[in-house]
Amino acid sequence: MTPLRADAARSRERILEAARRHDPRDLRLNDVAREAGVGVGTVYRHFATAHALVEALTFEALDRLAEVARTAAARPDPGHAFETALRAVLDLHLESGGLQAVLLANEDMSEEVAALKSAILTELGSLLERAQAAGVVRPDVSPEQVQRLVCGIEYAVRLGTLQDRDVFVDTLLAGLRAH
Amino acid sequence: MTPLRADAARSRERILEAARRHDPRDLRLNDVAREAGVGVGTVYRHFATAHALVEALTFEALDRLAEVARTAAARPDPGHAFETALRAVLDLHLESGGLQAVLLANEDMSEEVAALKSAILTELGSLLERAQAAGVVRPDVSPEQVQRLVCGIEYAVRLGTLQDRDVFVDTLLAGLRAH
DNA sequence: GCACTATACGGATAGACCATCCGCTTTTGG
DNA sequence: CCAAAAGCGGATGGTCTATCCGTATAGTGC
Repeated sequence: MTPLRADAARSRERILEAARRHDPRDLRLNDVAREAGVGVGTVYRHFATAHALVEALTFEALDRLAEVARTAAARPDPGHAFETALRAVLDLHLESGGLQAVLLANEDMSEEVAALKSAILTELGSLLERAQAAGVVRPDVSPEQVQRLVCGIEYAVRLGTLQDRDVFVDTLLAGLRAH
Repeated sequence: MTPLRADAARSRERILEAARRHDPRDLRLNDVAREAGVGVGTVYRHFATAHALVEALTFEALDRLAEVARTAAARPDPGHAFETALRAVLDLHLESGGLQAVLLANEDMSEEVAALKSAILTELGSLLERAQAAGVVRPDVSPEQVQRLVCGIEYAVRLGTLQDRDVFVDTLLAGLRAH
């Protein structure tokens, strides 16, 4: 990929900056264009779909998610590692509204994001497996199911206030505990 | 309210029938009109907003929900009553895609629906309170929080397959259990 | 600095969808 | 059978999305 032309790089930054001021789950690319001070065409050239723009916005959070997974994998106690990771994952979901869409999408994603996603899922999967082998997490859930449950809890928190976060994540963790 | 004219009653039924073939969370009133064989204007006269139409579609489920709440309230064992009710509530949510929107809405609802909703919430609330008093459900959740958790689990199930339903509801119930 | 080409820009506009309004039709009741 | 009330339908204006292409600008070799 050839490096961006100077004006293109400027536009891209302006677009991202404007997009950050919006809810990633309800992006109006026309609005973003106006607020960024560029034409609509420019937005669509840089990001072919709204999803592509969300992906770019979410990249940092996705990166932190990978970091969380790696850090947790290094912890000795499987149960503690799983719990810490799950809490951190939910927090990231709540901070970055676009994370869920990006993680759940199955197409239209860049190579880069696809690689990150698969690395994250593998890491979190083995984290879960370890906790299950240690007998601290119920054995009848798959990594994908845990992922969907986290998305469900994120959804539930968003239905009310952020105050609910602690009770909800405690409830999920208690529900996932073996026995 | 004066009784409907014959053609109006016929149109209403055709509209409801056509609407039932659609996902309540994504209703195109124009499509409904075409499939019902009536003009768009007719749809909008019968149901001022998409939400009003969903409310009408959901009425039966809402009624069954009230029934569930009443039946559960009659059970002697508080823990069992709560668990049975919660399972039934989730099943109703999964069957009727519009239930969540209707239950969570705070405006634009008919007198009739508002009354049903408040009755349901009261009943389910006292069900929860009983279970908490008996020490079988964690005391730090409110009825509204439980409602949001159920919506979150419904959401999580919809993200995957209906197969997940049992594991997910078990997880939620385990999480809500005291200790 | 200049000319030339590849890139990028902007916004007019086509297409899809929503919801209203009003002239015409049907039903109802006398 | 007739008049008035009630209902019907779809043309229409408004909003939003996404594309296309004529114009403008950055980069490049001289």
